[in-house]
Amino acid sequence: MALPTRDHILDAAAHVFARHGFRGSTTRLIADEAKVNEVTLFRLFGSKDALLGEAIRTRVYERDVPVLPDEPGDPHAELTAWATAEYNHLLTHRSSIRQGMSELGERPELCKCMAQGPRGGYTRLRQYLKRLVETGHARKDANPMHAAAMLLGALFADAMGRDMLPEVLPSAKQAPAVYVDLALRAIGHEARKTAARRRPATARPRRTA
Amino acid sequence: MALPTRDHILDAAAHVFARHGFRGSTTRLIADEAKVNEVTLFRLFGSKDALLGEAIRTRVYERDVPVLPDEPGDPHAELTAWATAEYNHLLTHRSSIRQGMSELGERPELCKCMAQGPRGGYTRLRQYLKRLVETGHARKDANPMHAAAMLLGALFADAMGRDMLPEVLPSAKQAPAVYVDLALRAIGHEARKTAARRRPATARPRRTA
DNA sequence: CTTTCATGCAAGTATCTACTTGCATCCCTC
DNA sequence: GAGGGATGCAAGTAGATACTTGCATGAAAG
Repeated sequence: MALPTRDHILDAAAHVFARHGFRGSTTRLIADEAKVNEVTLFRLFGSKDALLGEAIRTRVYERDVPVLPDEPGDPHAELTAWATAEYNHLLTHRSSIRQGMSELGERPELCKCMAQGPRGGYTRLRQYLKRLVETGHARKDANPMHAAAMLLGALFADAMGRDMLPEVLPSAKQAPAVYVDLALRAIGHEARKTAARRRPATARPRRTA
Repeated sequence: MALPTRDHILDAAAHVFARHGFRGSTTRLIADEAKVNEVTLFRLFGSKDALLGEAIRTRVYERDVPVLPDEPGDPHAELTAWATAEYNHLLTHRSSIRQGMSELGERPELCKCMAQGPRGGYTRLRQYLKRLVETGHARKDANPMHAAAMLLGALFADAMGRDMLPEVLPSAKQAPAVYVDLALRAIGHEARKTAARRRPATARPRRTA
């Protein structure tokens, strides 16, 4: 009602996509969700493909990415803050991400767009862990690439699987801290006794281009 | 040609489902893939839903599940063997699993069926890690539930993400051993120097009911 | 007041999809 | 060789879906 135009329709399209996927997102469903006439979709966006493409791009994949310091200060707090931000994004968009992953074979162009987010997150994480190793805060023979893959993988799998298997996972609030703690132990960073009690540093988001 | 009947068609249906999902698996596509007439599908299975349901159940979710010993002997070898079997299953069926996950909202009955596999794997893994802690092979304060979630999550995310982000992951051959090693370190199990050189124990599969 | 522009609405088209029906054919068994 | 059961094939039905067209309406700008 408030915005009977593009933005309003894009929100509705993204919402319908998250629930029904590409094929299941009929123009009728999207129009109903946006409370506009079906014809309006075609007048504004031209085709269903164009509409959903723009919706997914702008509502899911163009996001604020959490950053990690170039030089580790308080690894436990910094990593937990970063992981929490990544995890919340994954949780928020888990439906859209699941739908997007299932379209890998049929829409490779969206796939490339999708891969950007995790790849960037992985790169920042690996870089940070590498510095941890280099500065003697972790075992010399620890492999930052492997540890980064495991931590990010755990966050990802947790967010994707929570709808199906909530009882086998840590509580959603704990999860990022739990996995960060395990990952730091895995690379030989000594656990800080009181780290869990500290207020975690907030990860300052930065807008992607 | 060899088997122009049920099994043959079920294989084709599962294959088409893995690529196109439920909605995208048209009866025409399945019939073409199986090289039978479309009408035959309906005569043998009644409906598209029944056909795909049986195909997914019998080709993906009823599988041999790898087991772990009740009492840990060589944790590194036993866990690596188990993780390798789980991982290979995830890799083999990654397309079907991705499709299935995207249908969570629309087909909850398949969702319940899907959750059985991971839940069982998680239970066995947690039990094994719990014994590791109890028998003093890991830190007393290590949390087997959290470690199990992280290890299984890393295996899952790796198998699902490899198509999109191969360059940020360990090689497929290394992956299970890498994550097992990190998980064991995370719970304070001292790394065995020569563990990687040993031939891993084969996990004996057991047929599910 | 009039022009303009976005939108709603009713209707229609072409294609696809699940599913059915009737009939011919083939192979196996008796 | 006759009968039966499974299959192929051609055709058709009913509904959904993406997308179009023509016209009415309503609000804002000149």
